[in-house]
Amino acid sequence: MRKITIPAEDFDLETTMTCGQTFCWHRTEGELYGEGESEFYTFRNGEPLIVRQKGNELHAETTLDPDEVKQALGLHHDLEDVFSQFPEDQRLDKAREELWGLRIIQDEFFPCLISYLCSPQMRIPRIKKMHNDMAREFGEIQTRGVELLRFPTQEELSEASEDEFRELGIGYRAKYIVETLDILQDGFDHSELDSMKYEDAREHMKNLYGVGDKVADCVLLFSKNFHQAYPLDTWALQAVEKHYPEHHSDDYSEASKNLRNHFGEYSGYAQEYIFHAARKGIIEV
DNA sequence: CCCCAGGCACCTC
DNA sequence: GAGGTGCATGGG
Repeated sequence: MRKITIPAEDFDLETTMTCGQTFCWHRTEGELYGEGESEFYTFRNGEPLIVRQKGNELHAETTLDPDEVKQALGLHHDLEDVFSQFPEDQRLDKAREELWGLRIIQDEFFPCLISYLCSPQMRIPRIKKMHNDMAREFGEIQTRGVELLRFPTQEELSEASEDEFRELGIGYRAKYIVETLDILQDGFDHSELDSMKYEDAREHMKNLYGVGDKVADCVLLFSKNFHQAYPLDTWALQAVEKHYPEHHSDDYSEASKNLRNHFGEYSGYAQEYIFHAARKGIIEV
C-alpha cells in the first residue's frame, strides 16, 4: 500500500459513488447511500483501494498503478469529449449542469455481476445491503484502522448454499446466484467479453442464469467498459416513452438500438445522467 | 391490508 | 416470438 495523488479534473467523487451505479464501493465510515464520511474504498485483486477527493486531486491508498485507479473511477474518459458527442438535448444539459463530474465506474466483474443478479424487483439500498451482507458472511472483514469489507471471491461464494443466500433476504434471486456460480465454474470466461462486439457481449452475458438484457447491460457498462450500453429499467423506459417517444419500443433490443443510434458511442453516460437526474427529481419522469 | 421495487425464467400458443 | 404469470422480501 502506498499513497498516490492523481489529477482529477471534471470529477465529482461523491456523486459518482452515490448515483446508484456501484454496490462494490463503500464509505470508510457511514452508509454508501446515506450520510457519512466522503472517503470511499473498494477492493481490487483482494487488496483495498481507498480514495478521497481534494479539489482537482484524488488521493489514493493502493497497491495499484495510477492508471488502474483512474480506470476504476472512470477517469480514463474525457468528460467534455463524452458530452460533445451527444446531440443537442435540453434535459441532458440540465442533468449535466447538476451532476457534472459523475463518472461511470469500472468495478470488478464478479462482485458487480453478483450484485446486479440481486437487483430485479429490488430497491437500490436493499441491493447494497445484500452485497454488504454477502461480504460480511462469506468474504472477509479487514481491520486497517477502520473495518473494510471485502466481497467474497468466486471460490468463497461457491461454498455457500441457496438456503444461506435466502437467509440473507435475497429471496428468489438466491437461485440466480447459485446457478450462475455453476456456469462460471463450468468455464464461462468473462475475459472473452472484452474482445466481443457490444451486442454479442450482451447475448453472451444472457447465458448466465438470472441475467436478462437489463442486468447484462449494467454489468457490461459498470464492469466491462461497454459505454454504449443503455440499461433499460422501468424508470429509463418510462423516461424514454415520455421524452423520446420516437426511440421507444416494447422490444428491449429495438429500444436499445434506437437509443444507441441517438446518443452515440457514450450512450451509457447519457443513461446514467438521465437516470440519476430523474431519481433526484432534477428532471421529471 | 395492499402496493410495488434498477426483471427474469418459464409456460402457452 | 409474442404474450401472460409467478416470484421473496421489506418498506410505504
